[in-house]
Amino acid sequence: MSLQDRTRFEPAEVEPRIIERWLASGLFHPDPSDPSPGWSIAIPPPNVTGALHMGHALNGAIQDVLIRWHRMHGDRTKWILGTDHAGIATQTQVEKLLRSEGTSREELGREAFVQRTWAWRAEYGGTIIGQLERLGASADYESERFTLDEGYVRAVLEVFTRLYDKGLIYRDNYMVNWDPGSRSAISDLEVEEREVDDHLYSIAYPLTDGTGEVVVATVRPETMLADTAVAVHPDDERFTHLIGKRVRLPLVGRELPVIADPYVKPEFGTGCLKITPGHDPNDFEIGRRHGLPEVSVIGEDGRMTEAAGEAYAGLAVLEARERVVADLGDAVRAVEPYRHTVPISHRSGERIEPLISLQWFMRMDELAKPALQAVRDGRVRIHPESQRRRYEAWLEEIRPWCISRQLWWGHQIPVWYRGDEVHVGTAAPEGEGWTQDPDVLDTWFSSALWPFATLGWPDETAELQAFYPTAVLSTARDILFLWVARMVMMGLEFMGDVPFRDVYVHSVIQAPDGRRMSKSLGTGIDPLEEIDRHGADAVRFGLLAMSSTQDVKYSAEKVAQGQALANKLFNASRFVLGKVPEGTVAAARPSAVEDRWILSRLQAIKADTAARIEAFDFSKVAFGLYDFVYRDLCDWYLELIKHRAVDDDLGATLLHVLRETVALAHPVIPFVTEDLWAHVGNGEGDHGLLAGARIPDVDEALRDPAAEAAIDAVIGAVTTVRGWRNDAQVKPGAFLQARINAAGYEQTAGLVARLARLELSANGGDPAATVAVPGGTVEVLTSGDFDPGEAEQRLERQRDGLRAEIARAEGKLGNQGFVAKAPPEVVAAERGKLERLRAELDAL
RNA sequence: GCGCGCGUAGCUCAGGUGGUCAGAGCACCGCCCUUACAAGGCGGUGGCCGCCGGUUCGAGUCCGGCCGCGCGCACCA
Repeated sequence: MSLQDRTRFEPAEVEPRIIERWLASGLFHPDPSDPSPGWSIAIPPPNVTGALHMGHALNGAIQDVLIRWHRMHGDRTKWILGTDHAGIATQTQVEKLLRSEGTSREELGREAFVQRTWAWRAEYGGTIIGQLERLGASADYESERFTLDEGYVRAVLEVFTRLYDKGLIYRDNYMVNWDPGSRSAISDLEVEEREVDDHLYSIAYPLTDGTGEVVVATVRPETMLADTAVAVHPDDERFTHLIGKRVRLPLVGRELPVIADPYVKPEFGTGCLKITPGHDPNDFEIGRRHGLPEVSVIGEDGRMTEAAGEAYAGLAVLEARERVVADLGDAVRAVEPYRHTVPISHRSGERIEPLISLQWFMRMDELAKPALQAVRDGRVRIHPESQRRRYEAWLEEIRPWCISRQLWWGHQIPVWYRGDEVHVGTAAPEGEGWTQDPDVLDTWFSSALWPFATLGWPDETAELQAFYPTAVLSTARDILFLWVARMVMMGLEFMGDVPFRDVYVHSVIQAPDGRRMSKSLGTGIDPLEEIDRHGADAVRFGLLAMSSTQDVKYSAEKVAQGQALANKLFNASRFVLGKVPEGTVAAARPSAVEDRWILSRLQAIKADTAARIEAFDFSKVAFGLYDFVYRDLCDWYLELIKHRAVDDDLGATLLHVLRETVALAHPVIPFVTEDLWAHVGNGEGDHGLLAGARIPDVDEALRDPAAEAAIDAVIGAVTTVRGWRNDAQVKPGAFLQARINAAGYEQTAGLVARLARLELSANGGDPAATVAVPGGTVEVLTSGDFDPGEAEQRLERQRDGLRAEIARAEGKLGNQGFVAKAPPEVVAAERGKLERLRAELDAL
């Protein structure tokens, strides 16, 4: 269908064709063997299990704007694409599937389970990539990576081995966050504190010497079975006499020492703290300080172990709690309601069970220092500022990272055991009888290598040379520590350079009512449905327009504005192409003041857009384009030239302005602009595609302040006269005789007349009405075509406004303090303003 | 508990270094199917700039204190 037959832009019809052309062009896939410098972004790899959500869509739009902008400025761009194996999430998903089939991972065995998971990934794992295509993301689909692909695994094993050799990775029995849901240890960053209503129990432990008892307070009575001491504050005079005595642990019978430790808060609870090194992180620390035994009574399945004693073994923790409280009888001295926070697994949603267990850890202090320095000295810039402070604060107090996970899906830890022998290496050791450590690495361990492992490291590839470091990392703030900080550490350690120059932390998109967007709350909005409804351009524009340094609510309005913009630009193009003769060559050849004006405005929007992209101010990028297209281009320029005969100069200029506008808007709304490029692009760009064409630089020679002033006056005058006509109830179509009695319209009187529907006259008679316009007045000469009463009322309102402003200015200048203390130029400006206002009032 | 941010028209938000800063978009109201677009055009209504004090000739704009909302960090049993 020809352009002139399409009265509106139909995204659903156009988008699939355009995606096809882009992908076929190879534009998104720079030659991997070319080592010349490039400009790259590594996508935060979405989970293979995932479907595109609003966060992905926003981040996709942001990254694509950056990538397209740079591609259209001649950079060799690569948007590194791939997915994350997402250990826990994927394993959980596949286990669920197995359960529905009546089997389990245990039944299948490790090898078969992992195979099954690969098969699952092959079937379902690619959906999100296809969804990114629909968004218009110009990523390198031809070299998609996966954190478990062959090359990536090599990188992970290499890093583990080197860090082990450096002494940064070690194995230890230590307290970890045990997630009973995924049956694995998880890191501190995967734990969320949630407030719950609980009970605080006071329990009496009798002194062994029969002189009394010690009452301790706890929210977890069942852990008393693993108590190995009671602690009081060393300076708490109520209890100093108890220090060194012993108590008998009820139900168990074990004797416990009463120790002194400053951790105990005398004012809290009873002032006496039961110490359970096996099941509480603080007690664990205290226990290690005092050399206390570590007793475990809760197992990895979340049930009481044999060590809890016959009466409790096998019970779930909550059952055990009830039983213990019942069995304690009178020893429970008080039960009060108590609200506090408990640790919840971010992965499974279950309550964390702190347990002592043998895990692999990574020392972070040595790697953290350079990562902190890189941000402090600006080699990595984090935007916005508030996020930089968060990053620094976290790195300053970094703790060891538990990197082993008791899962099957992931990078199995490259450590083998045979008796007391240990082998650490990228390959299994020679000889018989070795068994590999069953655990896998935390998913974030592999993600931390993303910016260089995806480019071929540890080999020295041309891609590494060309695209490392990447330019920008755009991401959500919840993975600033989990991922971003660790990439900086690993990049510095293994590449000797930061992994990216800028980190942009984007908004979180909330539901329209301000709640979190989530499936379980039913508050989620599916970006793909929005694309179906409004088009990818609209969704991209809307998300960019919403984005901010703060969290934002999803705004259907802004998506609608994006859709309107695409349609507006489409129709403006139809109009221009309908006027410009076949064969016209686009060029800036202004022949009238409005031509010089639009060319000058075009330079301004190009410069503004560049500055806003540099500053990651995507909202202003989007709205700046919107305003330019609507106001400058359509409302004014096209209206101003509508009745001009299209000579060669005007045709060339029109086409030039349209082409540059279409190109400039492409990074934000790539589909409609690519569609239009087929008609205005004149075959320019790789494969004739706008995605492969250039956005022309700002042409300073076309900046024209005089033309801008002249047309600003036209806009002011036309708007005012239209307002007057509206109030005076002039027939919309009527042309009124009038004369312009104002300076600055020498070249533009005709334009004002046409757009305000005036018939300029040299008639010297008295005006029937006067309208104040910039630089003077317009005097309407014909009476009878309007309501003089309404007209006079409007005039009076204008006079009132002027009088009020004059009064304000006079008041200010009459204020001795102002005249004496304000800077002279401010006072002078105020005087000038007053004179101007008085002149305007006189004219009316 | 500590830290950070926010509270400006009905809604979503702009408003470096204090002096046309009271704005935009959408919504709303009125008028127009003017041959690019009615998913359009033109015009208009609308705001103790959260509250209370302070600094200043002058404060959405700086300072202090409240109130409300959000986020981050945190080992109080």
